[in-house]
Amino acid sequence: MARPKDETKIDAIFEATLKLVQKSGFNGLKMADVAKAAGMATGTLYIYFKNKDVLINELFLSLKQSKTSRMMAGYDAADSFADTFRKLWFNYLELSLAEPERMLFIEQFAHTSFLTKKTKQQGDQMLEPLIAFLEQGMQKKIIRKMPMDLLLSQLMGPIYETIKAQQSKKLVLTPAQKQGMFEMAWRSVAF
Amino acid sequence: MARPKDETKIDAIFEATLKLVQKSGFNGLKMADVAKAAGMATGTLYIYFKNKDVLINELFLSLKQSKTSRMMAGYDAADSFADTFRKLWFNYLELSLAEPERMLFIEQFAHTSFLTKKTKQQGDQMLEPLIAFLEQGMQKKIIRKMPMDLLLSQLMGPIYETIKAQQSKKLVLTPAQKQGMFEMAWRSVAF
Amino acid sequence: MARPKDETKIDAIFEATLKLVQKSGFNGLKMADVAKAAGMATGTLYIYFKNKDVLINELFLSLKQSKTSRMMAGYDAADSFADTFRKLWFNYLELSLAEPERMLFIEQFAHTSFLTKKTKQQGDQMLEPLIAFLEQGMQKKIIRKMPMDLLLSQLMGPIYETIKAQQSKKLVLTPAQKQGMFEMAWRSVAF
Amino acid sequence: MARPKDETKIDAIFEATLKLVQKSGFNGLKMADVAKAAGMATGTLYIYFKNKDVLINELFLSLKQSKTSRMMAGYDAADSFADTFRKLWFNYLELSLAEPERMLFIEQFAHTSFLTKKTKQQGDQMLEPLIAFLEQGMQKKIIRKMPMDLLLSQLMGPIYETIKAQQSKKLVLTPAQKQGMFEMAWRSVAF
DNA sequence: TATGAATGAGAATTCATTCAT
DNA sequence: AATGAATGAATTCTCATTCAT
Repeated sequence: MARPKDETKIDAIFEATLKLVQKSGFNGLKMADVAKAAGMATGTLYIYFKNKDVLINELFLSLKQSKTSRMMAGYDAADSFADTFRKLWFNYLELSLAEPERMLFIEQFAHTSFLTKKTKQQGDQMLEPLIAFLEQGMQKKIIRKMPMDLLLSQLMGPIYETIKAQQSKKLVLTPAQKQGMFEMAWRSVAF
Repeated sequence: MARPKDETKIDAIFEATLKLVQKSGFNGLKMADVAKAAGMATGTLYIYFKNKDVLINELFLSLKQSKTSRMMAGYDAADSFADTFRKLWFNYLELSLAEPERMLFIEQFAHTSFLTKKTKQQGDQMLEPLIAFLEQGMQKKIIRKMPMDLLLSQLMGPIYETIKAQQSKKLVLTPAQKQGMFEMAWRSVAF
Repeated sequence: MARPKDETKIDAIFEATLKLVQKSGFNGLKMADVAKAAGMATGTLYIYFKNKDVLINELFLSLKQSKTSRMMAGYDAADSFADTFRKLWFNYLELSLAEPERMLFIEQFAHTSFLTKKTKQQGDQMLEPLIAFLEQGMQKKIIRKMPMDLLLSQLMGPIYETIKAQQSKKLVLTPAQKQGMFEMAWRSVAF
Repeated sequence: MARPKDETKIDAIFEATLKLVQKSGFNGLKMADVAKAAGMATGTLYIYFKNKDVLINELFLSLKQSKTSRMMAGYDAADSFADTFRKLWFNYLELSLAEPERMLFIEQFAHTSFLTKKTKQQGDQMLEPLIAFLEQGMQKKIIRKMPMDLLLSQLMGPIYETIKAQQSKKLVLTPAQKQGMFEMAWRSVAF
């Protein structure tokens, strides 16, 4: 009978948090600012998130979830490994370029003490489909055998670094450059 | 007031800062804790560093300086490009593995609003010898032509990601794995 | 707006308040908790009580009323002073032992700034029959002459202290001990 | 070499706290007000007391300590039981009348959830000399045998109630009334 | 220089009360 | 009447920085 709990508020809070973290870094993130940017009273934040840490952790998870599922979008087990690899890699790149703040938020916090162990764990779990796919590639001798962590680092590291550089230097990648990046990624890991 | 001479204290402060940032993230870095860990009074910190931001900026530059010069150690213009590339790459990897906290401090802050523009600029300048070297490789058609930012991202990204993973998961790289990483790096950028 | 009729709800609120005050002290008394413990929404509280202070004041008066009238129960002007004194004193003791939370609530708030002057006054008025009775005893030279405040303090003080001790130490009084307490009370004030 | 920690600040804080609790009850006690009343910055409070609860607990203990030792002042094992009893009782009464805020602070908090178990325990310990004395009186058959809690309640209850009444009604006790109170106390417990 | 007590602006969080449903 | 989400003023506590010694 009362005002129903407004679920769009969560999105507004996430959006505001992201925007503010991007603008002034995590350190400068003030709950009061988040509330204002999200168009609500401070206290309202605390209806949806128990405290600042929880907000950060849930935002992280939400972003990681969305990012991961969008990367896996269009995954078709019937396609060849190489085709799928290319598709996933480009998904990830375009996602990163289109929403660098989201990507960098994840990157920035992934190894930080803000995140609880549980959050890190849950975040890792989301990568399982990707890991399974890559594992398969190694078994089929399409890509080289190596510990999964190294493989992921090899593939994601350059993308992260690129969007960081792009962020601070306002560069724009041409299609040819993207293609070049992909080829580097592929050459580095393929037999 | 000129910078006091006591380099011992400065080192102690840097060391303490690094240790604390590693332990509880930058967010939890308190000047009082730095002072205690460095074995001095809070006030003393402010004799050596005007404020917290200056401390962070100077530590960043000091680390970047040291890291860069150690990476370039043994650089000999007479060596072949490939040999030098291998030497520099391994220098960088070993450096990163030996002192991950230092490396991650740099990485973590490099794109952060804690750093002033000037600091970022000075940090970039230190990379010039490396950049000149890589430029040369591109001109000699030994490595592929691409914007320098992409090249650096391609080479450094995987190393950063690897040490992050190594930090949180306590992995140790075998010599064969290191060699594998190098080969991926080389294959990705060489003609 | 006249007081709504639903006495059930008022009782539930009183009961919940009492329970919570006992558990975590007045300081920790939150309206939201009262509402939950009373099985209703926060807003509903405010239909029955204008605000927290009013709730406290009305609860106080209600308790004092009930306590006083139950103490006076069975008062019969035809009985001897001594018999009546004994009856009233035991009524009060048994009441206090049976419902210490209620008694302590009154005690605890009686001299507190939560209560308005009006409430205190109304509370005092309820004691008038008792005061008249004691006054009579002094006039008849059955009990010693002294200011009424001193007399009341002498009679009630030990009972309050006893139930406080009993509360925190979980003691149980034997009939002999109760009798002993009565004798002390009587000896202290009787000629 | 720095400003030495100023121990008189603790007294200033205690004094300010007491004054404010008396004025507006514990509920209205704001740390900012305490600081202002004590003539220092808010932060300074937290140098001397970790938080509000600790402040309350330590003040309680300090008051109980001082009150108890002053009550026992002049205790001489060579004196007769009755003389000592009278001396202690009057010490307690005069103390209570002279510093009712201090006494009521103790009374008010003694059974409250603000106090930790440890504090309550420590507070109880301070009464041991008094308890030993009274025990002795019971053994010598000078005062009646009963559980110590009842005896203490009987003796202290009337005093507490009296100062509460005195506080709110601004009464002043005459010497004859004090003597009357003592006699009631004595008659109630003596054989 | 060195110290560490003192400062006080600022941040997170709470909670009595309101109000849209 | 009843609900409970929303509000935002108020409060506790923190911590970078200053300054008396």
